[in-house]
Amino acid sequence: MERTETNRLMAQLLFPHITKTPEDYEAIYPPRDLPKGAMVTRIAPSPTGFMHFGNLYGALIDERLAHQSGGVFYLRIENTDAKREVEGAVDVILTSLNAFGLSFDEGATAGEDKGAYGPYRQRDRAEIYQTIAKDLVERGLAYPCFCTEEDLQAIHDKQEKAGANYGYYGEWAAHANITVEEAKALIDQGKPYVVRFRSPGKDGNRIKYKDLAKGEIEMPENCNDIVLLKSDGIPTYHFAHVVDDHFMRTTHVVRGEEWLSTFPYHLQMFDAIGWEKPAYVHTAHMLKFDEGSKRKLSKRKDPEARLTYYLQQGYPSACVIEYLMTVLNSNFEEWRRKNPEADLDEFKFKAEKMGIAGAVFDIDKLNDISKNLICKMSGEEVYVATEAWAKEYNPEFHALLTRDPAYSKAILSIGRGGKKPRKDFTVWSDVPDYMAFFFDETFTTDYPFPETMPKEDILKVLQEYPANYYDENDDQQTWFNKVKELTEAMGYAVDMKAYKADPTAFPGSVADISAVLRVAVTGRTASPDTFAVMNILGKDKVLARLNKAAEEL
RNA sequence: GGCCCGUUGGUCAAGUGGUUAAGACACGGCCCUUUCACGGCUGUAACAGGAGUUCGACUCUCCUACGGGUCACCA
Repeated sequence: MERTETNRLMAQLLFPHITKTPEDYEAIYPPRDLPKGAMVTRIAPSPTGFMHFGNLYGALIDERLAHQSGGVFYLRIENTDAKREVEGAVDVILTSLNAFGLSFDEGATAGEDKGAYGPYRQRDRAEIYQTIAKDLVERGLAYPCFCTEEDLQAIHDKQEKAGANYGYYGEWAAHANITVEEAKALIDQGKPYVVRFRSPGKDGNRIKYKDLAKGEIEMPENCNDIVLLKSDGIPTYHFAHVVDDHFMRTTHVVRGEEWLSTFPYHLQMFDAIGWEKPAYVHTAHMLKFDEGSKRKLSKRKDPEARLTYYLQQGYPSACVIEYLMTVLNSNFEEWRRKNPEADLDEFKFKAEKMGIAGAVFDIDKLNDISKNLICKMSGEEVYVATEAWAKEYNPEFHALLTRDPAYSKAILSIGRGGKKPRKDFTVWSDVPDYMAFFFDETFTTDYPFPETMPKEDILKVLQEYPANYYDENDDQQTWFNKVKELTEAMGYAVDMKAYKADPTAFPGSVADISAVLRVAVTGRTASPDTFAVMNILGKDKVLARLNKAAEEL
């Protein structure tokens, strides 16, 4: 195909308002001046106001690739479909990714776009696409198509009957040979039209491409004259992708494997236009178990598909990233075990190492990572993170938590810092329950005392202990020694081994006596170390609670 | 239905022709222990099925089954 006079007339007819040429844009968006090996990546979400877990998954790959190579990671908004656009969606994208520690070097922001390769919203780039489309028409590589929805449906039906492949190609391409005069007549009648690509593909040809994640893939060459510009002059995804990633000088396109089937379009367009192709990374989907089989994580059915879910639950953002890294690069876990404190930047992420099959989302694993991450934090850090979470998602608890910060911090410091840190919570939303008995407002008095103990013994402990043993100044050892003294005085077993060897020899053991104290003070059978709890509650509260328990017995 | 991608224990996975087929999570047992949590030790458990290539196949080829994706003027 070449720039015949007819083609030129057609281009002029279709795009009378376009004055720039592709070369102009080549000059406006020159190749980036980056060190060798630097990757330019992007995420290009639709502004639907919803951020899927998969968005973060892809974004993390992009971000790692760009930032560990000294490249650029940018945000482009794919708003070519006006129907799906939601107000404020860009802000949602930015804040949710920020919450997980990902930030962009350039692209769309809540305000003005930032960067020299913009605009970064596709609707604002209409002229660029049209310039390229015009050039393609001039070169005979594109043409207008006036088919209506009904026309296309009719073609589809005929193809179905004839057993032919669906699509707009070859003999089925009704307007492939439309003349300038015909086109002009239809335009004058006010008929809407799209601009289609004239595919150079041949039936039966096969193409090969090496995808960075999937490896070698082979498929039939595209023969479809796909739509470049919709009737409103805005490009389809396919055309926008090719034009944008060329002019924005993207080096690596990371996207979900749902794009594999239209991949031949893209490759063909790059070749036909004469542009260098980026490298591609087609990622497998996150799956979910549903009634015995695996399926894609669904935003309608699965709460964990939403990015906001993790924020609401109160997962530390770093743990979600850690989890994703373990899914993305299987050698990450091993590396992490060897370098528990190292910054993520020190891990060498490789697109080639990514799993090719879809991974089932494993919430147990996420939880484990989260627990292990939280248990390394100090009481102070836990307090800060919990406070931030509660402020947003649990105002009632937030009020309690911040009423006396020193008190709350002391509670959250129990059992931390040692070699065997407690792992009481996996998410910040576990904290309110964990702390509940420290506040009178949320202290509950079901008192699950040991069932094997007679009431009078329980009462005796509740009265004897504060009267004759309790001293708020005791250290841990003295404290426990006194519990043992009381145990002995009541004829219960102090030596657990002896008790276990012959439980019938005693009415009970030191475990029972301890349990009574714990239940009275905390209202539950499971709690952190009772000594620590008493220390934090303070003498007055401890005495009051022992007293209250005795009264309610 | 056409086309494409995939299939190692319950889950995530290492593994690239010769391995006792790692490890992590989950689950079970034992130990530690004043509860809980932690920790230590330990156990159950896998190459979807069938042909072929080969001295030898989890690894290569083909077929089947199953799962996923896609067939728009949506992305």
